[in-house]
Amino acid sequence: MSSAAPSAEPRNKTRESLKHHGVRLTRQRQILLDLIDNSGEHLDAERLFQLAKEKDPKLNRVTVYRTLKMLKESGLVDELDLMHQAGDQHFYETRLKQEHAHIICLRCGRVEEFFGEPLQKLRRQVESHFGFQIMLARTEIGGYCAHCQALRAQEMRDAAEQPALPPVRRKQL
Amino acid sequence: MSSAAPSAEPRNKTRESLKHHGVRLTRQRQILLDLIDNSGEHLDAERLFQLAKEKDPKLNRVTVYRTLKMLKESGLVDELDLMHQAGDQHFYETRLKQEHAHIICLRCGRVEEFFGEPLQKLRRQVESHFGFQIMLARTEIGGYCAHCQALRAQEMRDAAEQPALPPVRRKQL
DNA sequence: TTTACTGCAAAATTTTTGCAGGGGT
DNA sequence: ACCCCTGCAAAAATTTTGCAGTAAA
Repeated sequence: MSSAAPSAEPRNKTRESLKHHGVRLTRQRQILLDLIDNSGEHLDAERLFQLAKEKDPKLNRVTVYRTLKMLKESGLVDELDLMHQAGDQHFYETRLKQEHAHIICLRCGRVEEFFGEPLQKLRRQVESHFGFQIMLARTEIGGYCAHCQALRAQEMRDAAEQPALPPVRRKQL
Repeated sequence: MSSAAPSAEPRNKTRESLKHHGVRLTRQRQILLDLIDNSGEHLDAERLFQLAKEKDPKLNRVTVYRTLKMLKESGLVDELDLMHQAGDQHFYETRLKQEHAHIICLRCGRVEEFFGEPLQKLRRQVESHFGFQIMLARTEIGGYCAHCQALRAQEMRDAAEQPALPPVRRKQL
C-alpha cells in the first residue's frame, strides 16, 4: 500500500468507479475530472468550462454540462449552491473527501469546511428517526467570518453618519 | 395574549418586519406572503406565480421574482434547493419556523423536516470553532424513505431479471 | 466494429433589467 | 405628492436536446 501519492490516488479511484459503470474515459472527461479533483476551489460549470478550454480549446460547454450531470448521477461529485452567495450557479466537488459542511462568508465569499461530529450525529438521528436510507447530505451555513465581522461593524458606523444619501445611480456615474 | 389564532400571527409578524424596513405592503405582496406562509408546501417561483395568478390574473411573473428576492434579502424567507430532486428551481419557505433540516426522498420526492438538537450543536460548534457569526443555515439530506426502500429493492430485482432491455425511447412511445 | 460520446446549432428554462405608468403611505 | 412598486417587453444567464460525425474499448 502506497501512502505517498495522495493526489494520484483519488483520480484512479474515480476512474475505476467510472469503468465499473461502463463509462468511457474520454480526453474531455479526463480534463474535467482532473480540474474537479485538483483545483482546490469550488468550480461552477462556466468556470470549469473556461479552465477546460485552456487545456483543449475545442472542448464544448455542452460537454461540461453533460459530464457534470453524469458525475452527479454516478455519485462521484456533489453539487453545491454555497448559499447562492455568488449567484445562482451550482458548484461541484468530489465526493472522495469526508462529509463536511460549507461555511460561507456573506461579505467576502470565502468558503471554509467543517468536519465536526455533529454531522455524523445528525445522520444517525435522521436514519433512526425516519428509517431513512441516506445517500447524500449537504449543510451550508452563511454568515460573517471573524475578519468581516469587524469590517461590517465599521461599515455600519460609516453608513450611520451620512444617512440621507440619495440612492446612487451607479450605472450613470 | 391569544394562543388560538396560530395562522394569523406569523403574517402580522412578517408584515411588521416589512414596515420596519420601509417596504410597501402592496396587494401583490400580500398575496405572495399569504401563499408562502400558509401553503404548507415548498413552492418554487413558477408554482407561486401560478397560485398567485388564480387570486390576481394580472399579477406578473417578474413581480414574483422581485418579491422573492426582497424577502430573501430581508431575511424573511429561506431559499432551498431540495437536493435538486425536482430540477434546478429554488423553493421558498418562511423563516418563522424553528431551524430544521430537510429530508428528501430521491424516489417519491417527499420532503420531511427534522428539528433535532444536532442542528443547534452544529451551529454552536461552527460559531466557536471559526469565530463565525451565523446568519442562516441550511441542511438537506437526500436518500430513500422507509416506504421507497422496499419498492426500490423490488425494482432492482425486477431489473435484474430482464437485463438487456434496450434503452426505451420514451418520447416515441 | 460497435456504439457511447462529442460538437454544433437551436431551443428551453430560469432570472434580470429598462422604462413608463400606477398605487401606497 | 412623492417615489416605491408593478407590468410589459426584451435580454441575459443557465441548462437541455437533436443530430451527424468521432473516437474509446
